[in-house]
Amino acid sequence: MIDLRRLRAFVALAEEGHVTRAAERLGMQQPPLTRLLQGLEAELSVLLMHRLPRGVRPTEAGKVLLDEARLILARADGVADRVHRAARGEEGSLAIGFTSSAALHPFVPKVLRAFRESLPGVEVSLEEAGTAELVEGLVHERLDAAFVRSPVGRTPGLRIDALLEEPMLVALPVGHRLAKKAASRLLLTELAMEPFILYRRTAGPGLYDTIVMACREAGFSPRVTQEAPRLTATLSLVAAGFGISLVPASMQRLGGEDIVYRAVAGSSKLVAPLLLAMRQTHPAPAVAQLRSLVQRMLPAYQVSTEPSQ
Amino acid sequence: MIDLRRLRAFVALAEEGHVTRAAERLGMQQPPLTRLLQGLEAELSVLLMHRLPRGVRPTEAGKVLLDEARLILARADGVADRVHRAARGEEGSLAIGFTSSAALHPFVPKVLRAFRESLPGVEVSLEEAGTAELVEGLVHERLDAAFVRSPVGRTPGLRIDALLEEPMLVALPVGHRLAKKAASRLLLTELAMEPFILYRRTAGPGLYDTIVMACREAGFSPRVTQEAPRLTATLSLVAAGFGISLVPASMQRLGGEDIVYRAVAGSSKLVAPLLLAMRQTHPAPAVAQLRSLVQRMLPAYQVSTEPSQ
DNA sequence: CACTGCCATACCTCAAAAGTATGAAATCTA
DNA sequence: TAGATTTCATACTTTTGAGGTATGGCAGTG
Repeated sequence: MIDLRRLRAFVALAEEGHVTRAAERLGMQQPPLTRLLQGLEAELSVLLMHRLPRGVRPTEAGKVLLDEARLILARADGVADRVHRAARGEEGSLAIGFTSSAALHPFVPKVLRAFRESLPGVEVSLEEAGTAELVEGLVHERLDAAFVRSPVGRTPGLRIDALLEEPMLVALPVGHRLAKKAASRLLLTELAMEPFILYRRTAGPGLYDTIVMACREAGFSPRVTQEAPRLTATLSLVAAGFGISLVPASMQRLGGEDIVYRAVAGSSKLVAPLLLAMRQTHPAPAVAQLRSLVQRMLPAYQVSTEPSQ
Repeated sequence: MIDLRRLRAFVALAEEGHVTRAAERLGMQQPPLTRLLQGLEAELSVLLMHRLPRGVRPTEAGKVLLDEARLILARADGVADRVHRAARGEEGSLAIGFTSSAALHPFVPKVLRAFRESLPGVEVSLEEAGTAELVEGLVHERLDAAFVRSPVGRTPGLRIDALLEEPMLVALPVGHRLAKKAASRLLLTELAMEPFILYRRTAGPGLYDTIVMACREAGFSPRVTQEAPRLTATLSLVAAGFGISLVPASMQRLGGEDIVYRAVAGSSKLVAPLLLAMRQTHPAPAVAQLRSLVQRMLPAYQVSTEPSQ
């Protein structure tokens, strides 16, 4: 079977046109090199070098072998580099998931764009799904990292980075009695009698619980009249006047003219986190790159948005 | 240094996901295969396989190595084939030369076209030059084969195939006294007093000598008044009325309305051969293909052209 | 015609790759 | 939960083959 050592030797031989000199260049003696050439020729049953009085010259077959050998050797010499790059997460693939609510947070697309730009060698694939499905994807190695909002009830084997926290806002239909003084803060207790619209608990346990617990702390149990499958659907229902909701501040972009958002006073626990979840075992190396990129981008992002919060 | 044996083993390992099974497939025992993997990892200082309870799985770095390895191995496995093809002359390169007069013989372009079509893997390069230059090119390995017309005075180290012979015709300017009865044959002695235009002797000794000797045999020495560097130039001079010439029959295509060609009677030696010259030592394998193609095409060509000669 | 330069051959040495035997860890099963 | 099974890792031995040294043989060269 052909091997790289002999290809290397053959290239030297062809380039030097001289067995003795080629042997010197290869750091070996002339006789083994002669035998090596003979071995190649015997194996291919083809004459590869014309033996001339003052050296050797490749035959046509030898020239073809020379071409092939150069090609293969160049590729082989690049292997170590590519593997190292992959191990550093600069090459390879990365499957990133996110919930629909995380996707609406401007930090997420910002990070994704920066990642693609700084590590073009990594093939990024994206998947939008519910939190439960994302967690399952991480565990089963279908995903490498996921942006989520809920605290993801202690799934073993997952590592969670808390990235940002943003306040939650009350979403009210235009014309609602509480929607008048939009600039001032609202007390949570003012919502005690209101019909709540929340996204379904099974899709992601986190935010639902946060809201319910904050209400309990304020002294009432929220009356949940509707459950929507997604955050966007929640807002559609609010806009249609079916009730009110509590949503992360970054949702303000949605809703247009039909929804009024008001800040909540008093309940400091009513915040929606943005989290990055990943596997603890067998993490893809590119995940480390993603983490480090996120950590580098966080300070700038916090400074730029704090004044407006 | 990386080598193909280990790449092959790694591919088997990754494909089986199982050291023991991969070892079996490779026809070896499990321990050396384990060590081989450890060796690769140590050399690249990178973890290539996650060790799972029931087997192994490539890491990201391992996946990249797997890709590269498959690519390199595919190439390496194709090497023997390509070399064999080159040795059979089905791949590689072939430099073919021809004199301007040989190029005018319709058989030559016919062969070249057929060659390119039947052996597309061979890169053919063409060179038109004088016979002397072609012979020099063959000897110095700048050319592999050449179509020539002259018997090429016994250059040592060259092998010559006689392909075809065609009669020579007298080329006369329109209106010449001998140009009247164009259909009938001319006796060579009728040309005894005519001014001859021949191509220069140094460019190719063959045809010049053939003509002069044929004239001597007919009882006169031709009066050479002009020498032209090329056959086409000869015909231009004939057309301009500077004299007459003797040219191979295939030249009839040239000269248009200004030249009349007449067959010669009596001198059976007045023929122009078409020859294929090649090196005797270190011939390019594709030359054998060219020769065999020519031999296969010759019978059909002779049959198709004999009636019109 | 002796000399020099090169490739080929014969024989020896040694390193490293493969084999054998066995251990250790973790899952699966009764 | 204990034992059986599976699977990778380690220790030690054997063997293959790559490389080294010495030398021969063949051609050009001064």
